[in-house]
Amino acid sequence: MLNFTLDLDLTLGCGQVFRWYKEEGVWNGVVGGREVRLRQVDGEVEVLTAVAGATIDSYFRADDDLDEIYAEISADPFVASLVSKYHGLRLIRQDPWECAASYILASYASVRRIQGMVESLCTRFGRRLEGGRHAFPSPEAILRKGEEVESCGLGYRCGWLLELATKVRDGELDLARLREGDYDECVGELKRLRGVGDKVADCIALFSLDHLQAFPVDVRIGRVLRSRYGAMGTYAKMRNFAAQRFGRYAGYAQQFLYLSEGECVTGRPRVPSTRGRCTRAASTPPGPRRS
DNA sequence: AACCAGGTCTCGA
DNA sequence: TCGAGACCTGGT
Repeated sequence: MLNFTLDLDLTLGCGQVFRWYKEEGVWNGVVGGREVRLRQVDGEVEVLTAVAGATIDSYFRADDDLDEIYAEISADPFVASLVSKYHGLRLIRQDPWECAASYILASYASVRRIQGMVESLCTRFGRRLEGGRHAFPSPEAILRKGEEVESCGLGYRCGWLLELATKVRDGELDLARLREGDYDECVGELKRLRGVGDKVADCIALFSLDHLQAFPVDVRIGRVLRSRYGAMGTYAKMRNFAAQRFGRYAGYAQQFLYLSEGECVTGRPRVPSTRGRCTRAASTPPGPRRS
């Protein structure tokens, strides 16, 4: 049983993580290279698999002072209403490499499709765990059979993922180091990667590198900002609006706003069948078609 | 059968 | 600096 406030459905089903699914009331995921099963009964979360408490605590950011954070973002009336409606929603601290790789695949794809792409990579390149699931593959594991990545249905994101994996493997990019510096430096560094723009950089910063002020603006968030606050324009404008409005924990506010605009996804990821696809995409980045 | 998806890229004003 | 358009592909 956990000794901190946590609502599993809200936290695991709100689109910040892609490998969790709920089956017969039990959430199943992979954390720290182990399959983990969790169940919530009468508000209490039970850990059904053997896993170090410290691992769970770190993953669910047990060290976050939820009362303080909720109080601070509740300075905004609308967010305050969401905080009382979605009590127990937490940000998750993901592994930086897994987070970066997952979100580089997330551009212009639905949550279900992202789940499929990620699960596809895991079953092909990830170490098989006891229990049947697979670990998220290391950069080395992916690059070892780099050509096979092209048949994972990633489309034009394929080349982006391989470039990221190469830089991480070669030590050219040290993701964990970006925890130490400030938010602007972190985002600036991430955006040098192909396939990582404003939004994906903010996701990586928020979901894996402890920059709680990061405020990813996707289409859903863009909708709320416009309809509720009349904020619109460029990405920078909306991000600055959020920073001023929601403060240093803007990232938490973002998660509540995201939830308010859509439903949770709890279904099991469906791995696309292994048809070979993605032929020229790896070498042809998106852009205007030259005829 | 279209249409859209937790965006990014490149180009032109 | 900003707005357009194009874009792999699988869900719905």
